[in-house]
Amino acid sequence: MDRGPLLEGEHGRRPPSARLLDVREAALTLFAERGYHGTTVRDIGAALGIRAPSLYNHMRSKQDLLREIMVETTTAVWEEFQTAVARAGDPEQRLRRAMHAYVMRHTTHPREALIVNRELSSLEEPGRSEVLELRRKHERAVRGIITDGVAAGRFDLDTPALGSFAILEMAVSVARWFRPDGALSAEEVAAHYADFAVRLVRDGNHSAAHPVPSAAAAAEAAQDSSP
Amino acid sequence: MDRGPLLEGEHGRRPPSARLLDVREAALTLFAERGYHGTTVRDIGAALGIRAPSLYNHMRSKQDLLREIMVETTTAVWEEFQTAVARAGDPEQRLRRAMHAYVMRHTTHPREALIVNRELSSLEEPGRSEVLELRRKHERAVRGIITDGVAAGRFDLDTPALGSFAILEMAVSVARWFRPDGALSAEEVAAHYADFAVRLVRDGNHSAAHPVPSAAAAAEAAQDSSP
DNA sequence: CCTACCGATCGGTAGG
DNA sequence: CCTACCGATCGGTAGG
Repeated sequence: MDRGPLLEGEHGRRPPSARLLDVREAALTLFAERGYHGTTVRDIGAALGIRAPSLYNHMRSKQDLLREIMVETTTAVWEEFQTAVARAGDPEQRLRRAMHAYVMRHTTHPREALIVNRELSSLEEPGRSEVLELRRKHERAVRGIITDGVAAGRFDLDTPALGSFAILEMAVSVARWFRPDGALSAEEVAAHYADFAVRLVRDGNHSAAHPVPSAAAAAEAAQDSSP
Repeated sequence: MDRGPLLEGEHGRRPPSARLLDVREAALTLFAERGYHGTTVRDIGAALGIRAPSLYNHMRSKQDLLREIMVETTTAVWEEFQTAVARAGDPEQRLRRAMHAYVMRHTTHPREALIVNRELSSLEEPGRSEVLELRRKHERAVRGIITDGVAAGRFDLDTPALGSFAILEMAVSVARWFRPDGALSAEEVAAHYADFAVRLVRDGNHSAAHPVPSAAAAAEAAQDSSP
């Protein structure tokens, strides 16, 4: 399974030419901003100061660019998850590390993340199934951590599936607003979200042990979700 | 501000013809599935069994359909929020009701929600600014609930902005998977997510008060978010 | 890397 | 509601 360090190019296959990396970079920005169908091959060329037909000296098709972005990103997410939880201990630590890694990916690769989450319908087979299968693996693995935690009595959650969906989607949202020059660093944001994930799955019935002005009011409010 | 019940058509303006409602319905499904730029006017016609030019007897343009969907949906979200928190009491109850309403919207109108969240870049001005302003109002209002709760000592959160982003995005994700014939009803899902929101903002430092096999391990794990 | 160009398809209009 | 059709633009190829 271990393919070793990816020394030649960041994508683990034959090293792409420097110019292809430029093309991917431009496509990444445009697909994220305008969507795949909202971006034309001429737009990508214009971003690089060249004509559209010249792009075909470096790439095979517009669809190929999308497939590479989506498959490589989803593969990286899955590998980063496995690395993150590899030597982790109890469910809380595993969940915290998994969330930290996932949020870090979204702060460091926001364009890729937005594309993966928006352009699934634009991706043709068999790439689409490949991406879906990797996403499913990731979601199931996160759900497994939650299920383990519940079984061990460390987490308290009626619906592990809902919890894993909510946790993963929280992280995805980071790609929408995170800026490297913002108030919080990527590490800080990742740490906060890892905390959010743990809060979400841990015991929710602790208001009695927590000093609130009126425990009765809190208990009443807890019944009030169906007005 | 109260415009009264919307007796004539569900959109609060001049009642759209029955056929225009059909066109909107078809566009809603297609825009949600394939994206705005991935849907052609011919596709919308085909879904209704008619030719593309016939659509223009009912609508003004494809862009008009998108604008109506996005503006009306975002307006409804804002109005539902205001109704939900109108007579609510403490911050926890307000947050719970706000989240419940927001999740209900996403279970009952998943296509609209997906479009609002994916097609902002496809929407032309001035509709785009209108939608953004309504979203901003909603986010600020939810953040205000969290800030109030923190100020009142009922919530414990270093970063109310991150909390409101995470909470809102959690709800949005429901539109991706919810099915009316699934295991959980819309009300049940909304109640669970309202609980997730409250868990996320309440005191996170309660592990010592919770029976875990090893409190030391949990404390160590809590430090472990930056490996 | 370019110009020239391809067939296909786009949103939309004319005129019944 | 239709057919016929518009100019514009699409992704991509030919051939330097």
